[in-house]
Order: sequence, then structure tokens, then C-alpha cells
Amino acid sequence: VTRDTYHHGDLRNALLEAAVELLGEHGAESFTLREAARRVGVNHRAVYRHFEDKTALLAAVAEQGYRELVAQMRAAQAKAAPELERELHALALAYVKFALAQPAHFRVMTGPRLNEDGRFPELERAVQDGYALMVALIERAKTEGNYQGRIEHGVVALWSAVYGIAMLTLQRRVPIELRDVDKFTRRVIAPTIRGLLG
Amino acid sequence: VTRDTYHHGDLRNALLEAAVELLGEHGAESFTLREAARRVGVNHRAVYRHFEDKTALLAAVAEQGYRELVAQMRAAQAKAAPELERELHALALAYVKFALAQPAHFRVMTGPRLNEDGRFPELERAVQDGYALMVALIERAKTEGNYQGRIEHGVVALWSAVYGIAMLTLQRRVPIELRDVDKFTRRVIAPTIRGLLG
DNA sequence: ACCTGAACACCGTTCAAGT
DNA sequence: ACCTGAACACCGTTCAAGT
Repeated sequence: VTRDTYHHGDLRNALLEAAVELLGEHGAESFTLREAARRVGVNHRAVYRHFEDKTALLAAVAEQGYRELVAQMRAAQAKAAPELERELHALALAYVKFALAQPAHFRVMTGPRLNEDGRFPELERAVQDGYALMVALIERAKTEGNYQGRIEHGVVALWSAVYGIAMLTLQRRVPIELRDVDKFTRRVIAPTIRGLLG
Repeated sequence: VTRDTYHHGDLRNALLEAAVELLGEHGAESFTLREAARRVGVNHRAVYRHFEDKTALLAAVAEQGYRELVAQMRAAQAKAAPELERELHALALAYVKFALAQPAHFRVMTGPRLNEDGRFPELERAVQDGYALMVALIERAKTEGNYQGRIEHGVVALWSAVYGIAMLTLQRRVPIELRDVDKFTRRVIAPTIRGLLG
């Protein structure tokens, strides 16, 4: 990280990196725009060249996180294809692993209500891309498997399960080691997936 | 709400009420101790008589919320007893209903990490009381039902499901009306409960 | 184009008094 | 015992310049 000058849009990325660092250290509540600027070595006013306000900076972090999450879910699913049950497990595992590997990103993604007024359509689209992956799997559960309910209900069941596991694990409400995430997630999610496939 | 004097511990409750009000209006991120004091009509320093700091005030709100949540889960479960599947559904429904009826409480309960250093044992105990209700049900799923997995895994599956449904619904990621919560929750949770009972 | 500096209205928290 | 008032070090954001 250079600390003297920033050109060619470098500052934007430097600020994003600094933000992720700070969020990892202290959590979103105490994150300040001024400290992010300080860490990069610029005046705090320089931030406004690249982000409309503090919320926009956090939204950019969240968007970046969703893109990475979706990429990892896609990759995991592709590896497990073409068997539906394996793909469901792979998607779930990728989600939980992301949350534990990038907790700062994950907390910003799921924590503060950044996009309440629809200010950040790009963020919304990144979220929807993830949603679409689950919808596609549940649709296959209906045709290939034995799922009888409505698509929407199945998606929420799956989404809730992975989201809940990730959050409860992050909050240390569940006493597991990082190396056991695989087995743990697999076993917790099993009843839900079994229920979905009939 | 009287605005001139506070005696006999009234101020504490008045501050809690004001905090819940404010949290409902703007969310936890922009909640300020000073505005809570203003709303009650006292100097902001008066807050420190009853709460060690801002976090302690939020922790008190969270604790109050957990007590109410547990009471409502208990009541719903008792009404549905003694059939296990009905009790599981009742518990799940009570949880989701609480989240939607008291979103300000729910967001503080699940949002900021208030008790990271174990500062608030009372809050922790209230959370554990809720956890205990689920543990008892999963234990019965093992003896009365056909659940084969470990207690811990089943509890996380159930907890994740209700938590996820509540959060996704609150975030309006799921397009349901308040009057349909009953039916919606029942259908989303069904695969998980079916999976748990074997 | 990109960054700075001073200023404004806020915040949580501390100190020292007031009744 | 309970509340206040002034002060401190911070914050996000605006305005007006600087190169």
C-alpha cells in the first residue's frame, strides 16, 4: 500500500480495502469514514470524490461481498453438478464458508439496512444474482426431485437455513472449529434438504 | 408519559420505552443516547445514573426483548401441547410473529454484538432460556420422533430456520402480508420439521 | 480533476458541581 | 441520591479554496 499519492481510481480501491480491514477489526457500528481515510493517508474529504457518503462506501463493500459470494457459490455448485442433492449441499457449504472466511464483508452485507430507499441498484442486483441460484435449484427439486410446495417457500427454507447457520456460527452460539464447518453444515442442513427433496 | 420529574426508578423504564420508540423509527445505527434522554425530558447525563453507557442501554432493550420472546414461545407451545409436531410449529410461529410485531426489539436482539466481552450475563441468560426451549423439543424429536442426528445439529437447524425466516421477512426479501405470516411460516418451516421428525 | 482546510452541528463520555 | 452544565475529543457533512 503506497501512502503518498493515488491516481487512476486507485484511491477508490484503497478505501474499500481499508474499510474491509477496519470492519474486520471493530465491526460496522464503530466504523468511521475518517479513520478509513486516515488509514489510506488522505484527507477525509477525499472520500467524497469516490463515494457519495458513508453509506455509499459501506454499500460498495457489501456489493463487492455479494459478487464474491455468488462467484464462490457458482463454482462450488458447478463442481458438484449434476446431482441435485450434492449441488444443494455444495451451495449451502459455499455460503457458510464465505461468511466465516470473510466475516467483515458478511456482516456489512446482512447487517445495516443500506439499500432501504433503493439507492444502490447495483447492490440489489448482486443480491438477486445469489437469490437466482437458489431459485434454480428449488425449481429442479420440483421437477427432478419430490418437492411439492411453492418455489418461493422452498427458496426461503434453503436461504434461511444457510443464513441462520452462518450467523449463529459467527456469533459463536455454535461451538465449532473452522475445520469442522464442512461436516457441521452438512449435518445441520441435511434435515432441510431431505425435507425439500421429499 | 410525564415530562417533569422521575422518581423510584421511573426514569429507567421511561428511557427503555423511549429507546424502543427511537429504534423503531430509525434503526440501531443512528440511535443516540442523547436523543433518548431528550425525548424523556432529562439531561443526557441523567442516563448514566441508570445505565453504564450506551451499550448497556441497548443491552437492556435486548434483554427485555428476549424475555418477552421466550414468554410468547412458551405460551404458544403450551397451547399446542402435547403433540410434538404441533409444538414445533407453534414455537416457530411465535418466534416469527414476535420479530414482525416488535421489529425494533428484534433488530437490537440480533444485530449489534452487545455482549461480546460477556458484560451482560442477564442478557446471556435470557438468550439461553430461549435456546433451552428448542433443545427440549429436539430431545423429544429423538425419543418420541424419528430424529437420528445430534441434538445440537437439530437445534441449529430449527433455530436457523426461524431466525432466517424472520430476518428475510423483516428485510422485505419475502413479499408477504402480515396476515399471511401464519400460513407462510408454516409452509416454509414444514420441510425442516419434516426432516427433523424423519 | 483531485485533494485540502476550516467550520458546523452533532455525538459519547468525563469532571466538577449543584440540590 | 439524583440530576445538571461545561468541556473534550470525536464524528459526518458542507463550503470555499487551492493545485
